Formats: sequence, C-alpha cells, structure tokens
Amino acid sequence: MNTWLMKSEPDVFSIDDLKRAKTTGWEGVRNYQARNFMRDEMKPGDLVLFYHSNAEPSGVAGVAKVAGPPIPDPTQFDKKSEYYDASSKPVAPTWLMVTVSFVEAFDAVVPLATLKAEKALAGMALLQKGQRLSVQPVSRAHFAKVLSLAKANTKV
DNA sequence: GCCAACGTTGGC
DNA sequence: GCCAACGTTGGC
Repeated sequence: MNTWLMKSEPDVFSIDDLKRAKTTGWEGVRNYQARNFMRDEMKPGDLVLFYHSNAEPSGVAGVAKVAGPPIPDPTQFDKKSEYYDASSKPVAPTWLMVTVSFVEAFDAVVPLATLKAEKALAGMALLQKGQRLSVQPVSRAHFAKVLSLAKANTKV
C-alpha cells in the first residue's frame, strides 16, 4: 500500500463534502504529473491525506482512501464543465482520475504551519518551496506523523 | 488582493 | 527546440 496527499479547496469540495458523499471521483485534475500518479501508481486501498488549500487555515483535514481503479474523468467531455477539454477524445481520454472514499475527518485541521514546524516532516513534498502539485506521494513515516499530529490535536 | 513559483502555449 | 508571455496555484 502507498500513501498520498490530495489537495482540494474546501469552498469547492471539503472533507465534510466527502463525508456526505462517501465516495467521489477526483475530477478536474489537469496536470500531467498529478494525472500520472492517479493513472499509474494509486491503487485501491491506498490511504490519502485530504488537504484543504486556500483555506483558513490551510492544512490536512482528514483521511480518504482510493476506492477504485483509474477511469476517464467525465468532465473532460462535458462542454458545460469548466474542466472541458476539447482536445481529448473519448477513444483516448487524456485525463484519468481515481475515485476516493471517506475514511475520517479530523476534529481539527492540522495547519500547514504545524506541519512546517515539525522537523520529522522536513522532507515532505508539500512543504517544499514552490510546489503546487495537487496529487503527491507521501512516505509512510510522514503519513503516520501527520496522523499523530491530528490525534494530538483532538479536542477532548 | 498580492505576488512568487510554476506549467503550458505558441511564435519563431 | 528555445523562450517569452500568459494563466494558474496557493500561501499570506
């Protein structure tokens, strides 16, 4: 099993939205590196840190898991979608996505500042300057550390 | 709202 | 193939 981090703007789709939906297709990724991770490396059962970007505060909000194999992102063929891609043909879809399902929502978001302050997380891709990748691998050790920070953060 | 960092596009 | 211009991401 591999572990991952996926970013979403909570104004668009938050961990609570995933809790309600239970499962969702990870639509709208239009970055080749992120797509390649979903297409080639994510496997059902892999665990995912659900990250809120452009949020107050930004940070890890919960955990999801990969629910199914990569499938074509339907929004690329939907002319009404902001993610419509006229250059992508149904016989050879450019954009694949995985589906993810809800695992847990933390009692409180683990803020980016907390992650940055944690020496054990120094190597995390998320924390590298200028990185904007919305789907990225996370080491098992980093994943476990973020979970422990979330538990330490639990309101009693 | 600002702006640094990055990815993509398109002229040449 | 180079690279300037542009659009986007995302923290602050």
